[in-house]
Amino acid sequence: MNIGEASERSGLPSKTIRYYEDIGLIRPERGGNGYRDYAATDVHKLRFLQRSRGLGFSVEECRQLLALYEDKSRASADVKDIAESKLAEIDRKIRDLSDLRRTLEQLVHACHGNERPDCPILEGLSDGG
Amino acid sequence: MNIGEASERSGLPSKTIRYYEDIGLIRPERGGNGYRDYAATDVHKLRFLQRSRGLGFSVEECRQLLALYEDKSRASADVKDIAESKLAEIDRKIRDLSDLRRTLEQLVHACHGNERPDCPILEGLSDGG
DNA sequence: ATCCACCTTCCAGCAACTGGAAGGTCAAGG
DNA sequence: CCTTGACCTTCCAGTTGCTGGAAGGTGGAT
Repeated sequence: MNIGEASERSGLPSKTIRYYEDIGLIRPERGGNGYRDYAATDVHKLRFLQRSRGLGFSVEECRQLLALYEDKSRASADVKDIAESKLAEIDRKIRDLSDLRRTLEQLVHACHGNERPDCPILEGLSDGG
Repeated sequence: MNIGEASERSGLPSKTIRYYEDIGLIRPERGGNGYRDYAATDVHKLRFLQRSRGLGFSVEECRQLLALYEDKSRASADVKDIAESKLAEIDRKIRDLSDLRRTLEQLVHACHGNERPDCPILEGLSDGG
C-alpha cells in the first residue's frame, strides 16, 4: 500500500513516516515508480511507534522496543533485561497517569459548583506516587 | 531554595528549569544576588511538569493543565471541558500502556526459554485498543 | 490531453531541550 | 585577605523529533 493509506491506518502523518524511514526505524519496499510500498507488518510497526511515542518513550527507546520483536534481538541474552526495565518504566507511567487522573477528576468535581477551594491538590499530586 | 536543590527535588535538570522559566511556565523569586529562589509550590509545579511531560503531554498541554490549578482559570466556564478532554486522553494513554505492558510481559516469558516463536504479538499490539 | 490527487526529494523552520563558554557569588580553608 | 571550588548567572550554538513548503514526477478519470 502507498504511504497515504499507511498514514491513515497508523495514525501517523506521512511526513513522520518518511522521517522514521530516514532514521532507519522502518524499511518499506519500493514499487517500480519509486513509491514506497508498505506491508501489513510495516503498518503494525508504525502503529506501535505512534502509540509508544505518544506515551513519552524516546525514538531510541522505541527502536529498542521494536528490536525486541525481531529475531536477532530476541535470541540475545540481555533482551530480557531491557524488556524488564521497560516494564518497570511502564508501571511507573501507569501509576503517574492514574495519579494525574485522580487529581484531575477531583478538580472537575470541585469546579462543578464554582467552589474554588484553595487547592492543595497540586501538592498531593507532586508528592504522591 | 536555589535551582540546584529545585532540580534535585523535581527530577528536572537545571537547564530545563531555566527553559521552563523562559517560556513562562514558572516564575521563581530572585534573591539580591540575582539567584533564582524556588518556593515549595514551584517545586510542586516542576515535579508536575516532569511527570506530565514524561507521559507524552506537550508543553502547551502542560501549561493548560497547570492553569487548571490557578484561580483565574478555575473560575472560568470551559475549564471543565478542558479537564474532561484531558481525562479521556489520560484514559486512552493508560489503556495503551496496559496493552504495551501485556505485550512486553508475554515477550519476556517467550524469551525465557529462548523459544523464539514467530511472534504475532506485534500484530496483537497494534490491532488492540 | 489535462486535471487532480497522489507520490517523490530537498531544504528550511519549529519545539523542547542540551551543552558549553564566559563570568559572577559565596562559604571554607590557608 | 585571598584563593579554591562548587555553586549560580546569561548567551549562543547544537540536537532531537518532527512539520511545512517548494519543485517536480505519477497515475487514474474525464
